[in-house]
Amino acid sequence: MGRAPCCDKNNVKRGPWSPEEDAKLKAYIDHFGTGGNWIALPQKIGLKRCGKSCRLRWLNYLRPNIKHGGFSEEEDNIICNLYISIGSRWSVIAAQLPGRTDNDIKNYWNTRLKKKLLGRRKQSSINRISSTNPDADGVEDSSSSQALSNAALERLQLHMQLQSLQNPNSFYNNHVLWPKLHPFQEKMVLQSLKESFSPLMQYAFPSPQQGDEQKVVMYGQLVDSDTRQQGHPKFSNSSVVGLENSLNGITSSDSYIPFTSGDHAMDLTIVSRAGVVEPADAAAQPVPNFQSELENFLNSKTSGFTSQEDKIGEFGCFKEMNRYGEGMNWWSNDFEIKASSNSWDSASVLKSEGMFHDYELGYNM
DNA sequence: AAATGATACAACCGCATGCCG
DNA sequence: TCGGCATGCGGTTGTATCATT
Repeated sequence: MGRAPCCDKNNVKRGPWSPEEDAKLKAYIDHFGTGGNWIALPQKIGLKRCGKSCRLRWLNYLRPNIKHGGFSEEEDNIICNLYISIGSRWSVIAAQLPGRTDNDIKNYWNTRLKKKLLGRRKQSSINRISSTNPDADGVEDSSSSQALSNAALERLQLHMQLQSLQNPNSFYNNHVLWPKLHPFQEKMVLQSLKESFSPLMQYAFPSPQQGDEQKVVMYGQLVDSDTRQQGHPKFSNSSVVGLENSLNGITSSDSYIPFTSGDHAMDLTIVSRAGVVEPADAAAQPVPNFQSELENFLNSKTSGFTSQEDKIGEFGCFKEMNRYGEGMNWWSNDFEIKASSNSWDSASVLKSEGMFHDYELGYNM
């Protein structure tokens, strides 16, 4: 038993609206308003249209102060920023862009903005492959594809974790606010938030083979113990030295590492780690189809995150963020122990520079 | 000039949600 | 509290227009 139709489809006109229909609808609403009942409205004014169709036409086209086309660079930035932050919640995004409708933004994203970004990503991937393999014909091989996903998952997870740590009431900590997720997305997000050492990370890095030198890569945040509530760590070279010294006693089960920097007590909270594989587990393989699932997810969800270079290159619009005070610096990959600048928060909830510092720690066991 | 493909955008569909009796 | 209904929302489809061959 299906859902009852909202109107008699045989007796309503469908397809593009004529100027006469537009005029009728606009004149009525200008005069009387919608009356709070879209279903009854078309009958009142003699339109052979479904109430939903009238509502959509009014909201997306006839309503005053509607802007069509001609998205500015600043609007592009806002859309990109919000999309990556909250996903395809077009109505929320539209609320930030006066005069724009959710439908308009959705169409703009799907037809132009996404392609613009994806196009750059594809091209940069091709360039990278070509530069490393002169024989490559532009088709990504499995290793480069995996590398792409690895970086993507890493940044996605770190972004989520950082957001949740920055703001306990953030979107990522409030499941009620979550958009409808692809089961795979949901699985990934839930695991990321539930587990301090997300098992997903084991898929995000190449599995060491038996006999390989074991390397632990951990991702963490440094927080000043004394001001944990406010979280205003100050870092200097001595901080990093202190951290390095603290690493000498680290074990694979540590979840956070206390160390001192001058007269400051600091904690390194490990938010994830990867690459720890006991010899007996060396043959363990990622779950079947994980790679393709991730690829699909990333391709549909965002334009994908590749290397730092790509990030900057592909998201050209993001480079402009700084002009609007929306810094977007991603985690650097090219260090063993290195402090990077703060993350970005698309909602501009937290902009305090240096509030959190992320560390990637790589060391041999 | 015609055929074909690509693109942009308006409109539709159906599920989720909130309101109200 | 529950069920019915209207509305909101996001994904998808249809179609007009433009570009390319």
